[in-house]
Amino acid sequence: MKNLNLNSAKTDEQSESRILQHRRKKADLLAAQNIELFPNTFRKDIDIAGILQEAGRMNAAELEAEPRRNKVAGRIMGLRSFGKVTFAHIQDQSARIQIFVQRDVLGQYEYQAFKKFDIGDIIGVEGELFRTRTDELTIRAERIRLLTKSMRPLPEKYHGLKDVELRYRQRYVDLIVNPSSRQIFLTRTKIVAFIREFLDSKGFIEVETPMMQVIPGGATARPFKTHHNALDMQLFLRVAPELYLKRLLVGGFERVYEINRNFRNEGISTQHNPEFTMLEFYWAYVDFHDLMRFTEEMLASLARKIFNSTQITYQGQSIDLTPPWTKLSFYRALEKIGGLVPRDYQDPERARALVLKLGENVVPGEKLAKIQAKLFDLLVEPQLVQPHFIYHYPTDISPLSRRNDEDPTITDRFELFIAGREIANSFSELNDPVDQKKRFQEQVLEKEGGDAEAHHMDEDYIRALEYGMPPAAGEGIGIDRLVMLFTDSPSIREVILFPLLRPEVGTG
RNA sequence: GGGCCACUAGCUCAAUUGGCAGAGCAGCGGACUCUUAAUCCGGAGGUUCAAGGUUCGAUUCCUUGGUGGCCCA
Repeated sequence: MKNLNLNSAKTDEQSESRILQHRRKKADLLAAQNIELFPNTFRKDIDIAGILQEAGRMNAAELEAEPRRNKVAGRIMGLRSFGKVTFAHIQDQSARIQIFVQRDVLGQYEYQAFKKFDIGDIIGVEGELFRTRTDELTIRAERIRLLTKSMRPLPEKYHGLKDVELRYRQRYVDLIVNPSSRQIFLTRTKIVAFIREFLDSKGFIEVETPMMQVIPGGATARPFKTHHNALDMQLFLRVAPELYLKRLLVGGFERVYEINRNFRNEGISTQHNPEFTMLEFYWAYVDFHDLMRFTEEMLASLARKIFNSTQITYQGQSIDLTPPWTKLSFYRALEKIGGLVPRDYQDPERARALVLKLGENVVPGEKLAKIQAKLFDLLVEPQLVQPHFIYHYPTDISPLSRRNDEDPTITDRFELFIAGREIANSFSELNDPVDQKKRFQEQVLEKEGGDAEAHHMDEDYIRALEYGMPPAAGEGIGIDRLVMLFTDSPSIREVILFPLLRPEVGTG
């Protein structure tokens, strides 16, 4: 295994690194001088960003004329000692500021204690602002208090923590030392908050539906299995909330959404984490055309909120999110972007041969629509860098979508692609219980034929539809992929705080 | 599941053709009252991912395994 920092796992004191031993000794020494190592009685009166906002433009003379006394708290990120005087930077959630610590101001005893503090310790500082000779806004520390003793050294101050595995396993360290990582998760929070505000403002209500389901439905995917002891019952972690949200349409809620985790028992890649966050929303009395416009508005507004622009850059590619976006039917996209002629995808043998030629497998007995979807994934999807709505997917791969009124072999469904990736999946909802039952039965046949991803039969869902679900359209948007797009992140693990990893060897 | 790559001090990285395992930062001792990757002096720190093999000798070559990354399916 990699040389992870496993010393904490060893109870044997002698196996502890010298650095850790020394930190403990130092902590004991401070404690012996009646300095609390972990007090919780200090109260700050401002964030560091607040100080910068209030005094960031004041010059030395102004600060002197109008003294500003602050109490702040933060982690020591750097120390520069000159004997009787020390510069340090402390960092809180909002920002970083320099402090200037003088023995003559703090007093001999306090200063000696301060000199035992380490990079990584969390301290409280009280003092007035001034400008150093290099004009840096700085707190002249009059009182300093240890708030938390750090027992482990932080990574190198200049290069930070680069090892990808360590950054994911010890995200807490990554967040301390890598501002770019911190920024990604702050942006993620902003994005999710914006989406909630947006949907709330459009009259949607947020709901929570089961994560543990008896019948996993709503998406073609393999579920995780789990077990409830008291009920002695097999349960599945949900692969999608869809069928429950549509039950709520039956129940009379006309605009509902849920932002929450889905779980799919599939491979891990730069695009896939076994648990991921999905927005799903359902809207009665609109159709998939309405949702195209709605999606344009939502994501363009989001871009303006985050970037003040609808032009974004992802991995060196310029992407223009200014509506309206290109719209192409599924088959037209196979032709226009995939470079196929109708015969290539209409003739099953020809389509199958093409897929094989492109290096992808074909399962025996696979339906033509599935093969067409593979052709799409291989030939079209990677080229959809600018936002594209691809609509009218084959009915055979859209078991929950409403059939098109003119052509029952296709559905009123679209997917949104940006940067060569699927960002959203949306359709006018199938609310005919007879048709829905038929589609489930076809899925069950496929499942029996060995397709582990096919849907289960959900009798209660059929029953719900029999009560009557209003005509509606619904949509799912992968939040992680959206965050990747808006934070220019190449891997989904960069936008998930704690991505799934195998356990470390040597730790519980 | 397959291919390629990586794993060396707490962190970031070196180590010639197989020939004494090193540096910077952090940490430790000392000097230093405006630095900001502070500076200067001194010393300390290693299961080179693990196990096995080849060899007089392995961080280096081989095998197996582990973890991670990228690509493919």
